[in-house]
Amino acid sequence: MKSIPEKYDFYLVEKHWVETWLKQGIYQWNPAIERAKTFAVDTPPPTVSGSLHVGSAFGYVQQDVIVRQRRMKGLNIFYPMGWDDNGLPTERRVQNMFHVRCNPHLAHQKDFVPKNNKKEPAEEISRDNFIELCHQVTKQDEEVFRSLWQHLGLSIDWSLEYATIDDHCRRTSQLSFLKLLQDGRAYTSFAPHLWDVDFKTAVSQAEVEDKVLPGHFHNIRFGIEGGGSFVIATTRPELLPACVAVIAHPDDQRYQPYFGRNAVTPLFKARVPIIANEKADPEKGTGILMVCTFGDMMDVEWWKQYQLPLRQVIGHDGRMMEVSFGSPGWDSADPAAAGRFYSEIKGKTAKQAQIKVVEMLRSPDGEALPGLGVPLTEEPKPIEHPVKMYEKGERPLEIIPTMQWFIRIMDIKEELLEQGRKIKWHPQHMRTRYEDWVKGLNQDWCVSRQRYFGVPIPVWYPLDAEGNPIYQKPIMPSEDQLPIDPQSHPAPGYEASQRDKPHGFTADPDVLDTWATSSMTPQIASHWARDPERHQKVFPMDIRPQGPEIIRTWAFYTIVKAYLHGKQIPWNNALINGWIMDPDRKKMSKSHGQAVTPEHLLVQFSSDGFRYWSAKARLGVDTMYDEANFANGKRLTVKFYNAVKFAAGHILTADQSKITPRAITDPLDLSFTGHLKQVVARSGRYFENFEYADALQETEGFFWEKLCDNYLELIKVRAYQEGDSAGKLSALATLKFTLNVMLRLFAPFIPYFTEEAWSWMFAEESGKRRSVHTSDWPDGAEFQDIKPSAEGDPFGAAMEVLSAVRKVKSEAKVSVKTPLKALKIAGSSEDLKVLKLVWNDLLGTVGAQEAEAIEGKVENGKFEVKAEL
RNA sequence: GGGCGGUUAGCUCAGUUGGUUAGAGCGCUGGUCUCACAUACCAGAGGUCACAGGUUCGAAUCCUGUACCGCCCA
Repeated sequence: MKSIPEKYDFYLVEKHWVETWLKQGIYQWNPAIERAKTFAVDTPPPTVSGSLHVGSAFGYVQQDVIVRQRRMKGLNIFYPMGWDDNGLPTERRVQNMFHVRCNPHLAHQKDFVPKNNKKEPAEEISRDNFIELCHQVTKQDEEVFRSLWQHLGLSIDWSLEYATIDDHCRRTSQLSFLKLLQDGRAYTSFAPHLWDVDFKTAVSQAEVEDKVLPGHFHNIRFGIEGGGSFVIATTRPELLPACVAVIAHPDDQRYQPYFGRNAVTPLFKARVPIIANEKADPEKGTGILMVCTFGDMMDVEWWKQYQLPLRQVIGHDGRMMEVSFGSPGWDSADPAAAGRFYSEIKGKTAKQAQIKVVEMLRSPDGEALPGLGVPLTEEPKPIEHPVKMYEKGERPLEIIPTMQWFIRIMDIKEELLEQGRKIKWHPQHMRTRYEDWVKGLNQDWCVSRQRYFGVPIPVWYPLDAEGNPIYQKPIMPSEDQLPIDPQSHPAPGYEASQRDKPHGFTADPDVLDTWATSSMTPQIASHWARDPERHQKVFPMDIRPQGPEIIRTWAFYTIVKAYLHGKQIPWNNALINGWIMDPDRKKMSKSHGQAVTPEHLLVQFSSDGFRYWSAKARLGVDTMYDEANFANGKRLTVKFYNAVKFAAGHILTADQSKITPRAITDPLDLSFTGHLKQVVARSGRYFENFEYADALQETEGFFWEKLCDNYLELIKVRAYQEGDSAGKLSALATLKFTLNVMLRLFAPFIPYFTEEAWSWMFAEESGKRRSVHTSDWPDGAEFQDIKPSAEGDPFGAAMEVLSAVRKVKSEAKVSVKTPLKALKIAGSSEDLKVLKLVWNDLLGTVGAQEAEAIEGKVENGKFEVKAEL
């Protein structure tokens, strides 16, 4: 038996066990064990883009608590950790850190070191050098995360670690893409699509956020061919050159006379049809609106429906493109004037162009038809309106026709809903979020991104005689070539020299959406792409813990992939954690800039303390960030330490063979262990439903109130006896048994303290399985050698009397140890009979030489206590 | 505008299928150095369960509506 230190130093203890657990490998998954006895976790791979905040650590602790309990239940735990380092966050971080920009046309430099001179413009570097820097940064970030996770005590099997950019993940992701391509699920389309002009990439529906921004309604007078005019209201006058039609509601009497005729736009004098369509809202603006290519998704719909011409004016960089009025598709009644006006805005950003267009509309020179006058009929009206933004972007999204890869999902919405119903969501109402998202889907999944750091789209295109790619005939690599970068390998059947030459080939320059890879996390971890047998051992996984904000992305896409690749669900349970709210009741997140990093909390309140706070929060329930609450966990471990110290002083000096569960014979002890048995039963039930917070509350309540404040006090009389009386042995046996159970009940929550205390008291006699974390989760069967309490609830009765006596002493303002001169306890004969079973313990504890039991009726509770001091 | 969740003590939260006097922790007040623990212990004060109706012998709990907060979507 180890000696127990005078003070509990959590810093040293936590440091010791982090190292020891890693050395002992107690968290290793055993691939030889069957699926039924395995518990697999689809761990969220954090984005390693710099600092992390309390919210992520909070969520990981909750998973770990569940995992640790399942491990103690004897399950073979599959608990991997991945790093999501694909995509934009990493690219941005590299750009800022090294002050560089990627220019894919530059050649790779060997042994490149960035100048990092912030006074000069950002240094342009090749794609390969840029990617190298990304790898460098993610490696460093992973280190920081790994050490924090370890300090938090996450019981991860680090041999299962992956990074979404590593070879295995790229291979898995590319294989998934190729299979979907072979199945006809993946397709290319040259079509108007949401585009971020700063990042110059397509984005998917899931990455779009509606943001309410200030804008203006501009009322602009259009002419009508053959005479007349009307006024449209628009928030985007800079799209006037892209106007291809005007539309009003068919019942709108104001415009009924004009349907079928042509309107003429101001400034550019384009003749556009006046169309009646029910989706135009007569209430909004002036009731008639202009259709542009493209202002919003409605424009796209009408553009397709009426087969309108394409007049693209906003380029990939968000600036007004070079266009030529009068050329085919660019109708104008006065091409020269149109060109003159357009030259004023060419090359400007949309915002700058808007200012200029409004200025031009203030002059009668711009009138659509002679005599109409100034086109801007009144001062622009300020409004607030929702604008589509890329979640990571700063400028509104544009809709620009580009060539993109899509995964067809619009045809399987029903099936996806059905899959969602097969999964158990915790809390249950989170399924509604998934269903609402699926029902609201209006586009296929755009999976191509015009970025550099990511999983390359693994295809090439043949080039025709003019050197134009034939997108309909993508060339695929063979499976054994994966992972592959088509930009550094020639297409199968071609020589490297034929790259980008007529009749040769060209590589797809894009990478996959980061979700296209992270939607495969269960298959990545299971080795779906290379080891079917192993895959079967862990898939579908048992739990997917994650945040609510990524139900529409990560959860959704993972369900999509699992369905498309095998008509399976990816996991049986989705565990959705709540938010951390800051003191202003706003959710805490990095993008809001008020996130707190967790490191200092671990130092100040201990890892166990942080875990305690995290585990107090139920799934799906938001939690206030309140440092006062971290202290509670720390207090729990200190209290526990003291209880163990007291118990150990008595237990470790005793003959262990005399304090087995069979030695528990005293009525108080039997009754008390009965209470403990209930805690074990309840806690186990809570855990079955992932209600770890309730299990903690149950265990903690018992520990503090019943064990420490009452039971320990009640047995002191017997525990301090000399010799080996049956009563003393029974008390010590109970103490030992109880602590053993309590340490295991608490082990998932406060793994450090419990492991340390276990090492003092139980590791040695536990033999091979020395760690509390590989010990058995407490079970009712352990109580089989302990007789149930003979009659009633003596322990509960003792607590009631004890409390009454304490009240008397407290009101008299005397010490609790003050002896009583007399004690009278009234109660029913039955209750008194129960109390008599623990009479001696009770009298000893309250400090009474003797007491009188009086049969009689009692108003409140079971007993009426009169104590004289 | 639609959906989901919430509103219980000064603060943070529990409250099982409707059932005695609605609970805990923190904070507050008063007390106790009691041989594990003053990072503790004992006692106490503190709530019209957001509001308005309804169902019921009985409602924090079920139903309807309203207000406010948060999140998601349009």
